Amino acid sequence: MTKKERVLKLRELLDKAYPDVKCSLNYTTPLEMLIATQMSAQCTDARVNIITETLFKKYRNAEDFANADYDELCEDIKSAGFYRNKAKNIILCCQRLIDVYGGEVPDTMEDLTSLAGTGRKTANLVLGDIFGKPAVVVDTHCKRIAKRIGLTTNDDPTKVEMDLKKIVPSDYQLRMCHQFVAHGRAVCTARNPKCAVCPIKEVCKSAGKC
DNA sequence: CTCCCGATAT
DNA sequence: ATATCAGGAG
Repeated sequence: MTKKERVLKLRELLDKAYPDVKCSLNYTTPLEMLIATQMSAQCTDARVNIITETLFKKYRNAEDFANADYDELCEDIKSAGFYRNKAKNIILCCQRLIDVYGGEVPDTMEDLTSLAGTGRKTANLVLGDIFGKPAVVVDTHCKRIAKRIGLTTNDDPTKVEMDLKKIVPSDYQLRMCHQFVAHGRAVCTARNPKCAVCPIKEVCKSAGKC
């Protein structure tokens, strides 16, 4: 089986196992999605959702975040971890949104990654989920699973992204990444993956070997 | 490559 | 006790 044939089979199996995937972060605007995603670094989405439930009532737009008091914002998001970096980045990011983008979230990779705290993973998620563009979102789950399945041998997230872009149809890329996250949480966990009950084990090079 | 960092599962 | 959680910056 070629890589593309395996991707086709993979898609069939993932669609059956995870038919209703979506971003598990709660948000109501593009800005909220951007901020929530920035905060989700090395932190569970469930924790971010607890924080943002009150955070987004206190700070309602880019201007509110841009004018936020640093120490106060630190306290507001402390439980997310890396809170000093994240608070600083949120403020800098929103100041640039105000100064350069009229307070709106831009829709290109170049513009998004020019914002503080916004790398390719966050940018791709915004491009895909907010603007409906093709996007390969390489987070910890996507990287781990792509490697285990055998779709890449690279460890660098940008290289993994390029590998997946080559072999996955553009209209399926974002959906597959969401499915990888769901699969990574429920079955293909970092420690002790449940290969015995894995719905995609027939296309996985590492089945039973992790 | 290292640092940032609290919360949770194992 | 330790690994891991939808990463990014210096």
